[in-house]
Amino acid sequence: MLKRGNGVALWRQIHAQLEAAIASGRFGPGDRLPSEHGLSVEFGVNRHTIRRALSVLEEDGLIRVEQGRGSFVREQVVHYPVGRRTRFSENLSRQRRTPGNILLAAVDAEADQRVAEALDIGPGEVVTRITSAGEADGRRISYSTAFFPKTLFPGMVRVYRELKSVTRTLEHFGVTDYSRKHTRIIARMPTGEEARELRQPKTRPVLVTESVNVDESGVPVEFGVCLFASDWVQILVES
Amino acid sequence: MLKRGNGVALWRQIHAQLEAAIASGRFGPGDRLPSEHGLSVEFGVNRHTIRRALSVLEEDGLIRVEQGRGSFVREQVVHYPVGRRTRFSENLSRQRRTPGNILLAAVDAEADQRVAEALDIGPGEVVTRITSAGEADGRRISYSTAFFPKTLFPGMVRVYRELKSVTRTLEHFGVTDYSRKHTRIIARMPTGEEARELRQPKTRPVLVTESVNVDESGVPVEFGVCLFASDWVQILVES
DNA sequence: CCTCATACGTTGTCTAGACAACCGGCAGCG
DNA sequence: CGCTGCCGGTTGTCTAGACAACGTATGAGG
Repeated sequence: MLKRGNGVALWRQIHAQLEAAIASGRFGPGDRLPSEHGLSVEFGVNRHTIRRALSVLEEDGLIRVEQGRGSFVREQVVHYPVGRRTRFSENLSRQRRTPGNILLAAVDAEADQRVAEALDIGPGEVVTRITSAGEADGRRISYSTAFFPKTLFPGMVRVYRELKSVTRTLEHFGVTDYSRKHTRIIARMPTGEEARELRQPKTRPVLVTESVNVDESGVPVEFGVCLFASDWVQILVES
Repeated sequence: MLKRGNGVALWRQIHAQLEAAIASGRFGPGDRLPSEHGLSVEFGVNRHTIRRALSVLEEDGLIRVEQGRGSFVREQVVHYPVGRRTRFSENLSRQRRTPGNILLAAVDAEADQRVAEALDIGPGEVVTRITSAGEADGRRISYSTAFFPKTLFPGMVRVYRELKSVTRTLEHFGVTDYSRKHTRIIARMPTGEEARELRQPKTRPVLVTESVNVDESGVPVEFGVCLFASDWVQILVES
């Protein structure tokens, strides 16, 4: 099973074997792996050596470790290392019309520096903040926050809760059409909360888009920040 | 200094203190931190506890650990956690004209499935592959590979080595103008080699763009894959 | 039947010590 | 002068054991 003193660390060999076991389906999605103690007996090594291997598997996004319960094979994870992301493409021009939208929060708040700048309003002015998650085929793929100036859309929260659509809500306020001014795209690691909302490990990166939408006369009506699970989403820019 | 039994793990406290020490400049870029043994004496904990803190600092991209030498504060790292990325914007339409271009390799090779599909040629046809790195202000920011069909540009390697520019090389072959058909953008973790070329830690994500350029009549002339150090680059899509 | 406390199994943290692998410098040798 | 081998210092790996923190099932008591 394991070879000692051949230049390959034991934890690396264990990591490779568990990875293969998961890829082969011996441990299926959601299954619990043997406990650290059990694995240490099975492989004939110390528990700490097992822990090293498991912690890298967790970084890889292959398993999820829960204190007091055990280690579980992550659901909906394509076998490492190829094909992690689907060929699902988000067309930027339709970005906000995500099927399977889940409203997480809709409240009024004061605009901070960044939001005020994007919406071209004074800092501290009141904006409506709508946070929602997007799904495709039941898979959580996006987690977005949008800001709207309250002076333009008073009482937006109530309207939105009823209409459940940004487009229809803006129409209700007389904005029949709006267009995207620009989109900034960055990649970074998610915070704990973001990873939780996207149902992904903290160690996988996210794609973040920051965009500003303007109405027909060029007035900013929406500033949105959208996080995408990078393993499942790619952004396609058509020219 | 450290508080025991207050619910915050010792390694977390040590991590925070070292992080603060680096941010404050007490340890400047390139400086060597005290050895693990030295830190364990200083903090009054076991060496393994120090190692836990250091390993997370390395994941954060704040330090670089070298066996047999020590731990060093990474150069050109903006203080964690804000402002990791510059406000340098890559305009997609001018993406290939990077100032400070470094030619890494220019060879002929056979097109694999993906390249052949993008260039609309048969798999196995010969293509010219040019790998280069881009810098801005001396900071490595991109690492790109471009593919050109050899049937359209025979002897391209020699011409490119002389002209040192994709645009001028294509001009030499009669392609006076070309445009971008589309750009795919994904985020992922870099391989060891990619991280090395981008002078960044393996634990920071990269932005990857895949793009196809076509000539005036719509024939694909270039397929490019470009990696960006996500801590320093954001992509701006103008509408 | 429901509730609460306890016991047990699990992962998280910390300590202690050992040896391997690697790096850099230095002494000795050709 | 250059090369080699050795040595001390550093990080990497592995073992052994202890206790804390957390979750769940079980059983006693209401």
